[in-house]
Amino acid sequence: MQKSKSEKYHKILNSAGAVFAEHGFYRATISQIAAEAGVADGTLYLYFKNKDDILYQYLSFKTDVVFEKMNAAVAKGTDAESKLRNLIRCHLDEFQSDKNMATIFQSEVRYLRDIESQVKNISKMYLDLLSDIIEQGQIEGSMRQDLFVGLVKRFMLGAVEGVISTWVNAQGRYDLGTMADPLVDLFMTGVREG
Amino acid sequence: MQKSKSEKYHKILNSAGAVFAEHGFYRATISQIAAEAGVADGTLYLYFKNKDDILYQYLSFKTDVVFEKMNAAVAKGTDAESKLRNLIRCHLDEFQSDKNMATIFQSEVRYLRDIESQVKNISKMYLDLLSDIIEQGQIEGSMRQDLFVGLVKRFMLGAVEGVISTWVNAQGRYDLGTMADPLVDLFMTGVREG
DNA sequence: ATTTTAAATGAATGAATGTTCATGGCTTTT
DNA sequence: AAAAGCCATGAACATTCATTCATTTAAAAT
Repeated sequence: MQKSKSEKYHKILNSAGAVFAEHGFYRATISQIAAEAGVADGTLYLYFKNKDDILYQYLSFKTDVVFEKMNAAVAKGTDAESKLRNLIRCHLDEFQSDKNMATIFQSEVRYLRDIESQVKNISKMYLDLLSDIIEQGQIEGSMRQDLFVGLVKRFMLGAVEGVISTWVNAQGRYDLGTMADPLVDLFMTGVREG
Repeated sequence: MQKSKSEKYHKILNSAGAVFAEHGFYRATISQIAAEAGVADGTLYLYFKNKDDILYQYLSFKTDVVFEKMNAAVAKGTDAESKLRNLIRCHLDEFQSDKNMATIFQSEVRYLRDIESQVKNISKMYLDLLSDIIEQGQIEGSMRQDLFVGLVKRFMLGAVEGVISTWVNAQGRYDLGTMADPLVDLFMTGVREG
């Protein structure tokens, strides 16, 4: 198993993403991934320890990339509401632009749980971003003081994930990005009239 | 495979629920389920067609029970807000009282998708309940007219699932039911001050 | 008591597939 | 051009498990 992140390493990772997204981790076979990448079965073991390790590396890589972008998006905002808006737009855009990743994050919940202690957990980081934003909003006075932050942040992440999940199930046929503003609007104002 | 829903049939179903929840569908073995139920491996095949069928029947059964209760809960409400409150309280209470079910519904997303065309889909039914409630709210004038119902219902289900998911991950150590009112409050009023 | 029927068993089977490794080719070095 | 080093190959191996079925046990019918 070599260390350098060669072109073939990334080719295999992407192929694995495609196969995992289509069949799910357990149904996906090494042979399918190898075929998709255009290499022999044994070649995978030059780059990865085993099948688990392929998923693990895939998630690590994607998590790093996405989380860096989310941080940057939040940093671009000033007040809490604009930060929230940037974060959610980034989230939706990133998942829209990588449907395999979106599918895997959504579908392999069970497996993600099993390895979340090893992998930097994207949910955890995301929830922390939300905590900061909500607390800032409370300090600014733009958000209510009586919010239970632990519930609000979970509620927001769940809502966004639910919207993404529907989009994945609909084969990604409509535009996710346009949901960002209506979503933030719901978070801020709720559904009540007046 | 016999048809009548004998006591042993339900014993096996419950055991399967426990094993699936603990290990996930793919890692769970027939032998584990059989041992948990106190029968021989072969006995499972007198009651179920195969391993897939066990999960399928488990979900069918649970879905029927839960959905009936949710319908009843909604029917007890009068205005849209009280219906919403009853639905979400019922949802949280039911999942809290059956943690295996909650875990399976949450963890086996991938598999559920594969069989959702066969099984009455609980998400679909739930979303329809929400649609009705939101539309009633708009007619009553208690909810805004400019809501995109397709988004709002998805947003609400996602938020509730997110809260349940956190609870499952926390090994069910706190009380889920108390989250119902704060959640509905967030849906109705949002986080904005004033 | 004997036969018939049904239910349950669990060891044996076979298919699926993750992983290994002896072999072969290609490139670089001497 | 011979040798050495590196990658890649894919058939063979080993393991895991869902599923089967010949046999046993228990119950019911005669």
